[in-house]
Amino acid sequence: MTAARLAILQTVSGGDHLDVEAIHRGVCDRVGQVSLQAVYDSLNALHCGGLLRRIEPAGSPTRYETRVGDNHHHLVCRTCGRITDVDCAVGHAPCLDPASDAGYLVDEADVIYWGLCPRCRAETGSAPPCPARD
Amino acid sequence: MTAARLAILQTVSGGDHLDVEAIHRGVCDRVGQVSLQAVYDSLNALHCGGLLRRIEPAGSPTRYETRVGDNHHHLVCRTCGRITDVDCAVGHAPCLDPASDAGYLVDEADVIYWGLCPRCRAETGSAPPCPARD
DNA sequence: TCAGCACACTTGAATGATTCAAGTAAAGGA
DNA sequence: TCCTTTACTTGAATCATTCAAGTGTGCTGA
Repeated sequence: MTAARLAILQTVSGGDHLDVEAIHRGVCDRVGQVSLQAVYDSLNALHCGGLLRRIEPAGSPTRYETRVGDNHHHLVCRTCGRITDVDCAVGHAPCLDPASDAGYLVDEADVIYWGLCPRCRAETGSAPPCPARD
Repeated sequence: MTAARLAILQTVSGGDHLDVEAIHRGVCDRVGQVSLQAVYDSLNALHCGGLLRRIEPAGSPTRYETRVGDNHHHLVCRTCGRITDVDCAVGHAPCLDPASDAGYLVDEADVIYWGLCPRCRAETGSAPPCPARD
């Protein structure tokens, strides 16, 4: 664990679902110039090591957060991309029980609620860009 | 609705969570040469019109399916990328009720179960590439 | 009949997050 | 001291997707 990686952890835990670019900026602020590739590399290592959780909502760059292991989910705004944590509706981790697992060995459930955040609701009058129905 | 778009619908409904490239091939088989951009364009239109559902698992290209409106979810294999449908664990559509919606206007819930499909389980001995824990 | 227009489609180029490749430097172990 | 591993650097490549600009076709209203 190097200074750069510590700075990544600090930046991520101090931010709110940051993307790689934002993390990179934060790390540079803390410890001086660090290459973007080092950030990618370290984020991967930290993620595989279970220290960071990776969030990849469709159509937007990867984001990271330090809240791991508590099986919470995410609200994503279709308009501004803002991400908000929500606790698991089922109640306890892990909610890894699909109705039928079809023989799969399930190790993670990714739940994303798509919608409009309060701010965008007020601004756009409750009309998401492309009304995806599901 | 043109021949090309009809061919897209037929290809997607006859396939299994196809990606854009596969759909493009299928459409060309049915109605002759069609540009990739036309396929992208039409897929977008069909998706916005509610005729196709879009699935975008992290780290793999967008896929489409014709099963819309029944709020089912997906099992995705970490190793081979195979996608399998699962019915909603909650039971009835829409399972759009996060524990707290934080003021969001939620219109869709995307649930992806990550794991190993039966085939990859047998081959790799139940070891996903990067053991993401959650 | 014809201008105007919307729309599906074409070709070609651009974007942008991410990954790959190859090399350097520092730390740790034998 | 040598060797190996690991973190990091610079630079280039990849690839799905989108943007831009132009072409042809069919419909509508005058």
